[in-house]
Amino acid sequence: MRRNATSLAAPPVPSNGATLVNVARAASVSLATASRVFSNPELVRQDTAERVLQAAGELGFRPNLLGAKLRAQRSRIVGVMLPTLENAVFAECWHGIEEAALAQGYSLMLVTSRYDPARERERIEYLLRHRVDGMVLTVADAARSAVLEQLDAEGVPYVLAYNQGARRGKRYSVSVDNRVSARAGVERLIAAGHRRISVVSGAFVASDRARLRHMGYQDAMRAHGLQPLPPLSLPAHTPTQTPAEVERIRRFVTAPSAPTALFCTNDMLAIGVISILKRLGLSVPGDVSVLGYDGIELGQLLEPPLSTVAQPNNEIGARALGCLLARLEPASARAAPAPRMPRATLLPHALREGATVGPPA
Amino acid sequence: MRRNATSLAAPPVPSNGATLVNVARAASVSLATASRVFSNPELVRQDTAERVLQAAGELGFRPNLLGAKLRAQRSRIVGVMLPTLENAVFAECWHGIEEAALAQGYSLMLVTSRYDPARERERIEYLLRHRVDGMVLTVADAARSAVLEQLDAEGVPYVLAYNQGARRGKRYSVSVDNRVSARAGVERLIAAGHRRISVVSGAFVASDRARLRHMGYQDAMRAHGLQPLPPLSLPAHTPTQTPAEVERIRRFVTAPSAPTALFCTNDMLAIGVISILKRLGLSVPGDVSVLGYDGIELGQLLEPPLSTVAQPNNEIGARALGCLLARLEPASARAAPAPRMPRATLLPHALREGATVGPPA
DNA sequence: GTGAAAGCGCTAACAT
DNA sequence: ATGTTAGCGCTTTCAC
Repeated sequence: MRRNATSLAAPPVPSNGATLVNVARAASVSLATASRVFSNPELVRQDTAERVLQAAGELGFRPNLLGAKLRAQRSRIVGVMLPTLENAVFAECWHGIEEAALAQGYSLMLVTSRYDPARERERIEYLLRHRVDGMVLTVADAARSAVLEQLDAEGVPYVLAYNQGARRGKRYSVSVDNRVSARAGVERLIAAGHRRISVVSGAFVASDRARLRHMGYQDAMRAHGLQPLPPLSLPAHTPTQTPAEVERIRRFVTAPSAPTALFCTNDMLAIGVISILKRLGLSVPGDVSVLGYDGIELGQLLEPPLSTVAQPNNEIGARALGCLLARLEPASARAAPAPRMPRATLLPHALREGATVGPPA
Repeated sequence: MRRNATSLAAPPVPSNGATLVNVARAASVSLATASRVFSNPELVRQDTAERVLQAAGELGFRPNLLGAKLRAQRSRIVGVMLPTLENAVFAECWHGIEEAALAQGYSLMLVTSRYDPARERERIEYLLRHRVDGMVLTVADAARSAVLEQLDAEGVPYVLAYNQGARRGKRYSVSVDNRVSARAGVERLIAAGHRRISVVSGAFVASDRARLRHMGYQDAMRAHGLQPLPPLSLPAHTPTQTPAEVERIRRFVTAPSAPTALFCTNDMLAIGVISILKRLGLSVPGDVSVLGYDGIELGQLLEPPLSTVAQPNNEIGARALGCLLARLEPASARAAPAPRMPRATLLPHALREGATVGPPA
């Protein structure tokens, strides 16, 4: 309900009456024709269209998408659920999603889950009530996610972002190969001369990606005849710099045969760990090397720039949306029924050199 | 249009038919009564409500908000336009907005403008077509913003976040006092012994906040009998670490009577500048002190932790939403017509000590 | 406390 | 190429 302007002389005031019916009336055409001018312009003659457009302009007509979406029985809204935007990985991903949706004429509805299952349920329900046609989402652990099972049961189309499709290959997903890319990262560490390398992970049990990256680490170690070391598992995704946590890290890196390199399962973690190491009087990469994972832009702003396994975050978002739309609109110009569109899209990762990795002390 | 589950035994499958009419039918009440159970439960007798609720449960009813919003003539959707989420300030602000909206039963629609006027126009139009009841937004420069003028002319309720309400006090806004808080920050620098202090700003002309913060800097300098120095104005909001830019900064901080302290108009800028200084072989705060502005969480993760003028970002978002809702729902339990609700809400800032500020070299 | 009826603004058959 | 006619699913007077 728009209030009228306080009688300013702005001609096209889209106050109440500017509906399609009135536009049609003003242009002396039927409601249907007026509608077509906006949705299927090719079905209406040039000059008729112009009359309608002009009437629309004079009345300050602005289509009411609520009406359109309700009637059309498909909202062209995509729901997006991300853990948080305060980790730049997901902010970058949103960027890609928004761009792609804009280009395709889809609307978006964003919610954040904070990795909280109860909140996930609530936020998914919210999206569903808004009648989203499908969703793009990242969950903590796809294999044991209640919401994904619910969506599967209800037949809601969705595409996972970052979570690598598992579930007997029955789920659509867009990600990098977490295991292989992590292995590549750790091999970079090994190539630099490190033998004692440890994983640092936040909220280990909760994240399927963290686990896959850990497996990649083990692959690398074993392939090079090295002994995988027990990981340091921090409670949060971002280090809380409490004295207790700092102390844990101190012990971890100063023990008799402490690791000379740390592979952090995400960049925020790596950044926090590097700071703590510095506070402990250790130099990075002088005393300890640190490798991150994610490739957030911020990493390159730091000094030394963060060495990391970079994911194409924008593209993950854009591709996830694209993949979803392809599912929602099967009839897009191809005659072939697209027999087996690959369900898990794996995008290439990149090793970003940075300067937090050096030879062992 | 939800597809049916592939015949899994999930009882409440919200397939097509689960509409309010059918719920009403199943509970042997009228459509009106069924509706009231969900929107005005106090108008319906206890046992009737229970019958309806049970029927709803059995049918797997999920209200279609599109229908509700269309009919109600108020969408209870708030549009949010932020410059980008890749700067954590705005991600944190979104956090506050989402929390507040969830608590109040409002829906949200997010768009990012990337500080691009053309995109701003387009994204605002998108929000308007979705019939948002109002908006929370941050623009580059409120005083010369085309979209704000448009919104004013159309009478769309909105509340600015971060932008300090100007326009003869006619606009609602939630922010800190940019000028006063900047002055306080610079006075902290002066108290540390600095005399030659410069402002570093990104995209100066484009940001009203950057200008206000610069004025606060001038206030502080003059109040202490110091000569304001010409600012270093970088092209982007985030430093692009091109050789040319690095060189500019090098000259700036190594000139004959170069500043001993730098006041950056936002934290991302400060972080980037600190990195560049380090690369130039300068120590922070040993050789140069750096003070940021924004108070993003990330700043405290760094080593040394960023000294900064902190804004309550979550709260700015939450309060902006609250302020908007107060405008949208004037009849909230108070008899008084709220004669002059303050239009510009100023929240307190805080000086975060950090460790990037020290005595001059 | 409950019901009947009238749309919100739009799209999509189906006619012509 | 254009018009006619039904609704999409819901809220909301207005009666009873």
